[in-house]
Amino acid sequence: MDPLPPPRTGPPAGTRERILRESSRLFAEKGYHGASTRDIAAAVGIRQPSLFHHFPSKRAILEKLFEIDLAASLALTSELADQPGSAAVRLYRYVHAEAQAIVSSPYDLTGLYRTGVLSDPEFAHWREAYDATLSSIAGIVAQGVRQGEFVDIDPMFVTDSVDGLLLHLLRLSGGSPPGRSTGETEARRTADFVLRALLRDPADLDDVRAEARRWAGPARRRDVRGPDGPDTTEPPAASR
Amino acid sequence: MDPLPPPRTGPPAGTRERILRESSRLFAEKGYHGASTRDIAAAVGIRQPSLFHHFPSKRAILEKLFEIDLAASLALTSELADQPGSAAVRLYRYVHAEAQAIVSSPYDLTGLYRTGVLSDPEFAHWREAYDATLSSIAGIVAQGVRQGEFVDIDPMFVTDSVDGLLLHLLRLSGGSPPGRSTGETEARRTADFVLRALLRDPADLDDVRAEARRWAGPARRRDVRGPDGPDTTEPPAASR
DNA sequence: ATTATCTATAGATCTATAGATAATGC
DNA sequence: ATTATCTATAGATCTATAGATAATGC
Repeated sequence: MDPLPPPRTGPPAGTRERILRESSRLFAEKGYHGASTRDIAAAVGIRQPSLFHHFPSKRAILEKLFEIDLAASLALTSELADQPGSAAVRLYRYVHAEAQAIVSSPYDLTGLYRTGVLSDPEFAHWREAYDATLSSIAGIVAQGVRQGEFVDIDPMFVTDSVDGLLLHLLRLSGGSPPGRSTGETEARRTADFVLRALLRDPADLDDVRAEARRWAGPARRRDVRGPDGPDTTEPPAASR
Repeated sequence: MDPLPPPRTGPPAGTRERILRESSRLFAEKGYHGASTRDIAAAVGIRQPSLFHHFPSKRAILEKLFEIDLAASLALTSELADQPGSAAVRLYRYVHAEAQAIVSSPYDLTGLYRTGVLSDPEFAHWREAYDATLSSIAGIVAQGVRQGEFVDIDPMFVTDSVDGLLLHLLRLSGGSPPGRSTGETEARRTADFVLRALLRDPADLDDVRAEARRWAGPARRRDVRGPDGPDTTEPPAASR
């Protein structure tokens, strides 16, 4: 039998939030199928069936995590798509904002993309949302290539590479302890790395970074991932 | 009940090999735990218990796939570590050779790294082999930074980024249909992308690429992954 | 009265074993 | 005689439900 959890004393205090965090951690560590509801409950400190008071199914936990991650991404890319500015500046802002969001998230969302659940037909709407952000990036890169700001390079290749870099960053920094640094260093490194590989004249990088920062005030990715912010349960508009 | 598999007629013809390929595909698609032995058997066209005639356990299939993937990687990095040459040329060769091996592999090895099985204690020796190749890369980058060939950048950051790019390439090109192109384009694009981001003077890239090619003859990664090559079952020397 | 937890358990998997049967190689 | 498959099934899990019990808010 399982060891007894510590006896309940005070108020429950955010069990639902702890379920999300421990689930994200365990999905990342063992994969969605590899992490059982018993594992999750043990990590939270409750009995396995108690999970189902907070979520109707294991799948619903994953669904919620997707929503948290992708809703913010979608908002950011659609915002960038509408704005003017050189391709380099817009791409810098995108990569920087995504990287920043990743390293400052209290959840370890690696598992969402590592387990391949995205290819499951039941998650097709998240797959579409994900693809939409990718093609938005490809559009920005294509513009930069056309205008000669970037070297001659396949925009899809760049998009995939950026995706790979961000997913890897997610993997490395998964579930940053809340209250740590904002991850500004990592975000800047990642954006610098990408732009240096793309710019026809890498000496422009300093200017691009500076201009991206000027724009950054109004459009910085809204922090929907705060430790215990209001629980926006609605799915993102783009996917339904 | 399961639909009956097509009746056996001719000789068995490489069931073990087909198990490896279908397993790699399914591990990539659903994760290690998400792909059941029944799924694998169905994909191969045999009954579930027949798998155990070829492998003692499901885990042994994963083990073999790790071996196929990491043994070649290890051979390549240890070889590069011993050779002279500028950091840029050696890094170019490494990235190019790894990318080439990835896109031309008949297996889709994504699942090995996506499911997080590597963090399982039972796979610690593969984790070590993997980490060894990473620190070998970090050493090359550090040399390039010291000698002023690369921009001033954190070698671990670069190593992680290269790792992310290669894993993503694995993900995208997983299980290339045998007999397709050698993936020269993708390999070159990836190596170019990394070096352009690193070189203090990106105009050197053409020279670096050319010199990497001159060295490439003797040290090109040996193709242990041929469709039906001799079955080297021993684990790599470095891990035992 | 409502909310959050618990114990007990049903029903569906999933991995692996046992032993029978067919095909292949001498 | 050996190799590869099959059917049948044991035993371990895993998700989710039912219903009891405790804590909290009015």
